[in-house]
Amino acid sequence: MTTSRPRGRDWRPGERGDVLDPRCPTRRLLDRIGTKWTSMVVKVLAEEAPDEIRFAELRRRAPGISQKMLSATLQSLVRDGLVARRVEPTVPPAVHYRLTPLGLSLEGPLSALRVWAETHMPEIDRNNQLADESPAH
Amino acid sequence: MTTSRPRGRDWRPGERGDVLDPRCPTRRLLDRIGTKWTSMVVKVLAEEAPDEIRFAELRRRAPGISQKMLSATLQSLVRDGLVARRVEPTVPPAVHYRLTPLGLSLEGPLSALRVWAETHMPEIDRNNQLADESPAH
DNA sequence: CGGTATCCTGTTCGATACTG
DNA sequence: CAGTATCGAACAGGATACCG
Repeated sequence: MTTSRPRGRDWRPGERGDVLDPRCPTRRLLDRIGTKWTSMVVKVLAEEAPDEIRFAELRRRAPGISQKMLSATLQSLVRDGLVARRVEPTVPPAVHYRLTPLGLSLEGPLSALRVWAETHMPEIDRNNQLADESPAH
Repeated sequence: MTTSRPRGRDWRPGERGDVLDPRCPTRRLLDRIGTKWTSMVVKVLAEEAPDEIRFAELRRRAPGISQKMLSATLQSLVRDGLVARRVEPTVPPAVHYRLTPLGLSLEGPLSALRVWAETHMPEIDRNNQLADESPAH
């Protein structure tokens, strides 16, 4: 994905790459959930729901994610209003995350996609292997 | 999305960026439908179904796509077995595309995602505007 | 008509180091 | 504990030109 949505605060609609914007909502949603860790983070959050979960625990549940990427992913989700962030002002601070109602509402379509993926990705993999074996000939 | 799946034929499982592979099927599916033009191409194909559609017509229906990207997107979909390609050996050649049954089966989950996006992206946009207005304070 | 090949820019993301 | 800052590598995808 190039020209994906800028996550920084210096974005204004009409600035760059959106000559053919407003892009369709689906495309823009995919820009969000299509980033490397977002779907996994949302899934962990959803499985934990309606309980809160802390940063470190979340990290443990998303094996392979770096601190930086978990932080960035969560900030993006919070900014979108899909995730709520609550800070307990202790020292050291304890930060809790959970899906908002909006975030939870995404779980339906998203889990449908998960089911499809689990069901059909093996077939897609087989198709790719076949394509490799007969190199267009 | 970085480290997205290599589309070329020189890929072997275990080669690069997949230290934490096998990645979950959902992530791998999103690598596919999350690329810039795939969801739009699939949508056009689905709306055209069960009829075939030609390259140029497809291009007209996906405003903004370049020849290169349409070609690449279709090749990827064909390789995955989501789209079938049929060449009429005339001169100049006429090439027709259509969703396979597998591709059609993806339409369910995908259109659920479209409905969610159309319903809720405005709210996400509002949330982002709010985040911009109160700069974390 | 339906593609390839090449060049180039922006973006994503991993690694690493530092902080309140 | 829960981040932020910085660097570098890899890649997606736009522009353009050419081809059977």
